[in-house]
Amino acid sequence: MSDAVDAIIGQWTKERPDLTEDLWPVQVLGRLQRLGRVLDKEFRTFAARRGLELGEVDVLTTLQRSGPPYALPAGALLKAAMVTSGAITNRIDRMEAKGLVERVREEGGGDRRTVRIRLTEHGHEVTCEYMAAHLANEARMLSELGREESDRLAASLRKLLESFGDTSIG
Amino acid sequence: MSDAVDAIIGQWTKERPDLTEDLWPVQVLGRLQRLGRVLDKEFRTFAARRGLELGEVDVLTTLQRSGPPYALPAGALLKAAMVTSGAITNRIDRMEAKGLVERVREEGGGDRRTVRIRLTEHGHEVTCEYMAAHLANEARMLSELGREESDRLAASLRKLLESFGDTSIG
DNA sequence: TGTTTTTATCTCAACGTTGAGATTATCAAG
DNA sequence: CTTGATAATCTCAACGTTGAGATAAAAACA
Repeated sequence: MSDAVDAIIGQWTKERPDLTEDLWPVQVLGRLQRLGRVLDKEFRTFAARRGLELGEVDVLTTLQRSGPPYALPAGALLKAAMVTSGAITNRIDRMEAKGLVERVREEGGGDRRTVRIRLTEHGHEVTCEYMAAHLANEARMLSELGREESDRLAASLRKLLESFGDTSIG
Repeated sequence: MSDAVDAIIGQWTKERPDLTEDLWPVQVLGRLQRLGRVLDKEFRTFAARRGLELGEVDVLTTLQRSGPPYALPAGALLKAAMVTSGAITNRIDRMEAKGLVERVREEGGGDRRTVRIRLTEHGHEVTCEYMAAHLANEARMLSELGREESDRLAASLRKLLESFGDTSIG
């Protein structure tokens, strides 16, 4: 049983034996980095087959899971997506052109700086269909790992995320 | 104990109770996706502070760990980095301008299509310094997780990578 | 009230990657 | 020794993100 990261660590051990004792974090972080790439590619392809950008899916699902009225200020989307403001503006522009979301400015006495991004009827339907397919795909991806090991793995990953300060959405 | 992914799952459970049973993969894949982002940002910043692009570090370390003569064909770098050919060409261009690597064409009877990318003396030094600092940083990042749990975590991650077909470098 | 600071979003040029196509070289078959 | 297919690299336009700055509104303070 050996993956790409084992091979990488083996190469380092041979090339720099003096670092052998310091290589253990690579077992985790190297794999996380690599898994990040693999998942990103997988999800991107999955989304593209349905005519969506990965960043767009991000916005759609964030709005959907926020519950009625399926609208959030741009700033909230920005934080949830962990991207910069320019990226969110561009995404909204594209998605508005596709009819997936619409910009809604506060009427009356509200804060007129904030722009609420609201899921359209069409966007809502697209998101529902997408989520069903996406969850099925995710279950398939983890089929070899099994439910029990997935739970244990999730616990360690949470611990790691927490230690990185990723403690909540807000 | 609750992280951003717990919050996300909680939102979905409330908004779409019918999907509750199907949300378990998100515990793993959602966190992996998120960790990918976090690590990418962390490593990118770390590299930037030392005047390097993350993709450039990728090339440097791949060459270094390949051992003497610290030279690989462009295609090998391409696969190791999991990027397209255009990206590698650009990286090599930049790094050649910085004096980190040099393009070496096969002399004599070799395959004249292949271009070997070789670490320069300067590139070699930069890589050595970088690796030492990088490994120290990685150890720090995992300090809260501990060695033992890191090993268990690594085992599950390897299983996952293998099930995704990421079995070796070549 | 007027001034300053902070907050929310948008603008835009620079940057790196993608992905298709071009180029050049090797290999296999006739 | 051609012909055709495969392989390695480079070219280049399109794309999404970044990050600094602009704009405008709200809040804090004098």
